[in-house]
Amino acid sequence: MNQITRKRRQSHDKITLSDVAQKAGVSAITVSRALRDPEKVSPQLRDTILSVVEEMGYVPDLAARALASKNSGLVGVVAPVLTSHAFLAFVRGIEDRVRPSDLRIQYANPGPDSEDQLRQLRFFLSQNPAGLIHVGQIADTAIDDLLRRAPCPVVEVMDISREPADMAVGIDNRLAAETATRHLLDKGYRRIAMLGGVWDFRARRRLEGFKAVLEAAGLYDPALVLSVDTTTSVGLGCHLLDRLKNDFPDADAALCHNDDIALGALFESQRRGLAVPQDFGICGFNDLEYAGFAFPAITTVRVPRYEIGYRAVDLIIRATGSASRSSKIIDLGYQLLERGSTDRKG
Amino acid sequence: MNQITRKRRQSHDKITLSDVAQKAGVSAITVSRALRDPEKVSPQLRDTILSVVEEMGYVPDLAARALASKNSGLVGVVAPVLTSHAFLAFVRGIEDRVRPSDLRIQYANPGPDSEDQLRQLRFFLSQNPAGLIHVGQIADTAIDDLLRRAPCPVVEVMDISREPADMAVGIDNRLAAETATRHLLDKGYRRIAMLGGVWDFRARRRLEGFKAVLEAAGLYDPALVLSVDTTTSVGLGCHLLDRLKNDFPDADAALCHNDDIALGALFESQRRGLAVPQDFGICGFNDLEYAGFAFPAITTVRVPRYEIGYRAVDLIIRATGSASRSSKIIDLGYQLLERGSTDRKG
DNA sequence: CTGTTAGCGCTTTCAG
DNA sequence: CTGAAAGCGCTAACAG
Repeated sequence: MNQITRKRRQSHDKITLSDVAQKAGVSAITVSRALRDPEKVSPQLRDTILSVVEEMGYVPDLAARALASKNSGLVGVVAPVLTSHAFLAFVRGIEDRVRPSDLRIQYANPGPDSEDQLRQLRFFLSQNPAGLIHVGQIADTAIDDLLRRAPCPVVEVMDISREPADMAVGIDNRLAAETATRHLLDKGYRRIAMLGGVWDFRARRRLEGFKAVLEAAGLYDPALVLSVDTTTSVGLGCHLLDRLKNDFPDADAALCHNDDIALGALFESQRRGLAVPQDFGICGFNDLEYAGFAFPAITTVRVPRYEIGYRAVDLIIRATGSASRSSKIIDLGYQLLERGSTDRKG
Repeated sequence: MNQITRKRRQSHDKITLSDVAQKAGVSAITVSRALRDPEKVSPQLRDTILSVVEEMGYVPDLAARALASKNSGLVGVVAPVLTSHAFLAFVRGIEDRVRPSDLRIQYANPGPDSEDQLRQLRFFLSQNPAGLIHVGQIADTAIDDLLRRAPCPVVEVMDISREPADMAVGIDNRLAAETATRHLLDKGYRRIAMLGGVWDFRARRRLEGFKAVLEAAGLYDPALVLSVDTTTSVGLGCHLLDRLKNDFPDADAALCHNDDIALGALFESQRRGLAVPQDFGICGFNDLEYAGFAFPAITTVRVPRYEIGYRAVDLIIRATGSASRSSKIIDLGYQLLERGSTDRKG
């Protein structure tokens, strides 16, 4: 169709700053300034330059910029299972805080093994990042080392009980689990199970809280802690509830590692004709969007994920420049949302 | 604590290739080769070099590498609402195909407005990407232009009815909706509603299919097409079902834009004491993990999201090098999964 | 198999 | 407010 367009693209060597400069009759550095620091260029020149930029379709080369300025403006987010429902709000918080800044965010989604996490971290570190946000367990000392040596602010998010390499923002999962467990006790449940998936760091903290409260009440039974080493899912929730009720027909409630498990447990209860909350109480974790709309609505622990994302970026922005590490830990708190799935007379 | 460590980090100018080279007693380029093309360096030198690299904690600078080689190895994925449940499988497919290659993936998560999508696309283009994967409607001609001019392979994913800027892989959403609608008719439902959220491109295609089938059957009623211009969610599904049954008590089934809406519709039906599937049939879209575990299980259209991700990367890898654009369109097909939520005698 | 030379596209000095 | 020179860290292309 359009010969000219096609030809231009084929023969088209990349348009550079000096191409633009030449055409605009100025030097390269002036174009550079007009683009990044318009104030420092006289209005008329600026206009000329910007229109030439537009006309030629000039696209700055971030690699060259990063190399010359030693500043990539990139904030890397490493989140295993980034695509879990739980991360929607987290990502929104991040984006909202980044938008008005001149940083840019990029996500990496490593598998659950620490090898892959290391790879992804190295990729980011290879890009002179302005900051790093890490979600995850950090079981591996190699990861810990890498974060500790990172030449940029690092924020570990979600759980705050670990001593962070640099900064951390999140909640205390142990405390949250204690609160939830106490709630189940208050509602009169006595044979309370814990249903979970992979025992990562957060899960372990939650189990600790669960155990502490039940032990204090003389009601802890390790046999009621069920989990399978896979990603959590609604299907897993079904499966675990099934196993629980088959092996322990007297179990009367479950604290679930997250809302997916809780939803699965709810569905499976319905399938079994088990009345929730009368015969069986269910408490989740996270307050995913659907929890409040389920029938009955699912009691859960709200984790301020939006704010965690927002604050994480905020910390990075504030830490930029100051060479020293601050060891800041920010506890954003949690909130037990009592809803239908545990609503019976204590 | 450790004075040495602290001091080293403070005074530490970035370790470069030539630092390593010097310490290993070779030239920079040899180190470079030892790292990227170990075969081209004698085994003994290679070992020395690699151990020096390890010892000094050398981290290559991707910006410099990209600048010098004009090859960033970066594949950018632009996905509005990356963090929808629906993308989990898609991302897994991408990652699985990328892992054995020497490419690396990075995700950007623009807001729904095309302005933000443009920004994110430009960011990637500024990095000389090896490829671009774009999920989304491309309502905007500016986006279309950008993709068309992109100096790298571009794959548009999910829907294949648009003429792609370069390549596309996905399914035909119109056809899929037709199949689903026909299924509802087969099951004897007659007052069938369509429940949706934002009317993006995919949604419009689905509506077309829905409408075509019902019109052919003489059963199309535009009043039964309900939607609200927000992100879809379970809560929205509840809301829409509520509105539907209030305004049209005789409505007896709903084709939902996705499984979140369907799940909300299911919960709301339960709350209203409406028996699914006897009194009301529900069909979703996507086959999210929970759909098969709900009670009753939700009939839905399976979209091969894992494979879409996998193939998208595959197309980029294959297209790399060949300068010309191929206009490849790959239809991966869909599958109607008939389950409990529509399972009644026709 | 190893090294030399040059330069990627941009920005940082430092001058005017 | 504008420009000239130098170089960021790495790799292509050619030699040896």
